[in-house]
Amino acid sequence: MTISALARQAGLRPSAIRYYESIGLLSAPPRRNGQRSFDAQALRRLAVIRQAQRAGFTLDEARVVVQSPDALSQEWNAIAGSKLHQLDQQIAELKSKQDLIRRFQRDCHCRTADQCGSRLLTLEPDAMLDIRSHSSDCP
Amino acid sequence: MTISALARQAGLRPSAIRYYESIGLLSAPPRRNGQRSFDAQALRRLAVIRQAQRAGFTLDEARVVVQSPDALSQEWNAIAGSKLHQLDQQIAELKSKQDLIRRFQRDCHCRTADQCGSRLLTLEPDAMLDIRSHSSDCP
DNA sequence: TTAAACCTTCAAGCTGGCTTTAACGCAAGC
DNA sequence: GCTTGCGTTAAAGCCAGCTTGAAGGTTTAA
Repeated sequence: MTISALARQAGLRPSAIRYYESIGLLSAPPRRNGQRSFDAQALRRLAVIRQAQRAGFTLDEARVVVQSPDALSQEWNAIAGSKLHQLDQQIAELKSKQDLIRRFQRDCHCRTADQCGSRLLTLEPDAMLDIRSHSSDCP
Repeated sequence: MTISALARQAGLRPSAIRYYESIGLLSAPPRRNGQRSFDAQALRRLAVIRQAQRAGFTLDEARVVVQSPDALSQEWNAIAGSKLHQLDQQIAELKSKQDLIRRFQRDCHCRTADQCGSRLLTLEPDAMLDIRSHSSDCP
């Protein structure tokens, strides 16, 4: 299988596959006339890599996943657990951004950004995260 | 106020402030002996920029926010609404990643990544997103 | 007088996951 | 023999939001 055939089946571009090889995510395949010749196992590895990406793993983490001999291994469980935790944190961050916007929409009545900035500066650094103390001051 | 004094009060580095100026987020202040001389308004703008960043706006979007004459303006409301929506989408993405990991932990019993890849490949492209049809096949 | 401590500019570097470009080779078909 | 269409490499480019570095200027203090 040539690199473009593999890429087509995997839904990638050849350059992506060369990149995976360059970072050691895919082992270097044998060559025929200087060209890479892939087997079906490469396609399976790409499927696992794609699934890992969909689950939020970086390619660095995916390297551990594809090299992990056992989906039930402690190593895999550990990396999955920490990824779940990391995703939790990211979700919490995004939600707090939403909260901030909603509180602004609801409570801030500043007529200029400058006025808003001036209110923000009267707050403690920590309190700056809490727009409520700001908005109660707003005209 | 020199650039480092402003930076200290804003909790930034001087280089960040120069960068903001370079992208037109902060207007160029007057110079004294060739050095930037900031007033209190610059600090207020930085406070607004920081708040916008905390709310998930890019610096490009923050430019609109700080230049918006009115926190109640239609423009601000529109950008806030679309940002809320965008954050919703990002949260949904992260949750689906978590779901994928949890279903893997619960249901996948493959002994090698290769075996896992082979299962994944038996699925339709769309179905690859649904690990349940995969895991039911797992040994 | 000279060193410390600021300031300036422009350019390049960083992260991750690739893509694009340039310059080239090799094989098949006409 | 020439074009077409694949493959190869290394290096640079992309996104955002800065930081870092090089090379220099000015002011102040010992």
